[in-house]
Amino acid sequence: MGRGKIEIKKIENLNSRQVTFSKRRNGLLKKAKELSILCDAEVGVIIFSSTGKVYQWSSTRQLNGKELDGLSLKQLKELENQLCEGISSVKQQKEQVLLEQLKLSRLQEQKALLENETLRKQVEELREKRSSNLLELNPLLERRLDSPNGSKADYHNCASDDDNHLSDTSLHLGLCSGFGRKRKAAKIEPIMTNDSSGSQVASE
Amino acid sequence: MGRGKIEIKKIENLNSRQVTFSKRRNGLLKKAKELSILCDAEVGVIIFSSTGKVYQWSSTRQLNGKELDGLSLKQLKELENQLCEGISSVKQQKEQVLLEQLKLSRLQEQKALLENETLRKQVEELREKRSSNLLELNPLLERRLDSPNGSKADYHNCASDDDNHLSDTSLHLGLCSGFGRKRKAAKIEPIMTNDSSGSQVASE
DNA sequence: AACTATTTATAAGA
DNA sequence: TTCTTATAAATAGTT
Repeated sequence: MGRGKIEIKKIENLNSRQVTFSKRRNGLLKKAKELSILCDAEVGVIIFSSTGKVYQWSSTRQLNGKELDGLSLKQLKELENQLCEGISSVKQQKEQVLLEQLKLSRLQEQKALLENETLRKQVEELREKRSSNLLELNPLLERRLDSPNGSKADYHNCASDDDNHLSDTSLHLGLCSGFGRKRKAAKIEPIMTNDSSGSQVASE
Repeated sequence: MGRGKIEIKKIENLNSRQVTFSKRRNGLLKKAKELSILCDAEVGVIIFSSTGKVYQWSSTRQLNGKELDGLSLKQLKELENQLCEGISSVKQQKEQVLLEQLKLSRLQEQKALLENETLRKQVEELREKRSSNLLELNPLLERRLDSPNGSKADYHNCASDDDNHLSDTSLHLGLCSGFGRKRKAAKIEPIMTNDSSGSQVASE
């Protein structure tokens, strides 16, 4: 649409190219505005000249936000990525801390349980010694010492009557279920820290 | 540029508006392409019709991703929000699980410690009873039973030399004394930090 | 969707 | 740059 028809390919002459850029840029923006008005559409146009200048227009306030001014798309993407990585690493660290604490706590629990067993064994041994010693010395005492419930009896007595305290079943079980019993103890291992969190963008 | 001049304002007739939208939309995109080629510029155009459809074109590969095709901005925003919420809730739940397990583990540690105290008391009582019983029956045994350290002696012997209690040593104690072997380690519910996060979008 | 009269955009020149 | 203007291109209204 001019004095002559032109082929659509890069204009080699710099001056011509700049002139044409200026004219057609304005033409494009004008058309964009008309389209948005006539047809009630939202339209956005962004143009980077070969010299690096940016021209943009959009029919919505959102895309015109000043926050975009002066920031290239690349800069914004980098910013976004940095923020995402930051969040992600903080979350990972939080999880790491929790896992460490859990591991430690389980280890201590394990130690306490082992100590428990040692002590129980001791109690048993002492009882056995006591009864055998006494029997050795005075066989007549047998009945008195060997109560039906054996060791449990004493234990319960020396403990409190209402042992509700640290809650429920598992405590009762531990106390009631004699020593040798195959109690289950804690397994420390299976803490696995897998984490594939973090999104990325655009999602991230 | 048509049979008559028109005023630039919203076309009220729906049909006319849609026809004009189609024609001018194509015209705008064509102009954008021509500008980018002729003038070696990067150009991006995005158009949302009033019915929500999106049409876009850009001279760079990045903005042309097919992922946008056919999705309105609203749909994309919703999608993004859903994904973000999903990730967030998964992460929260993961944290919740960890915290629960930590709480449980600490509780059990407490129980074990409490039980330890009870057992120690028992050991001591038994020892006292034993010595007093034996002394009653045979005062000559006194020296043998009353070691300088009292009841702790046995404990120490079966344990290690340095007594740092609940730390490594106590673990050794348990193991040295032999019963630990019978224990079938108890399993305190595995930690499952199952997380299928991985984000997806733009982030993040 | 095609047609076409008309308006608009713009290439080339100044 | 900006203005001018001949001409190409786009498109409004019609079919």
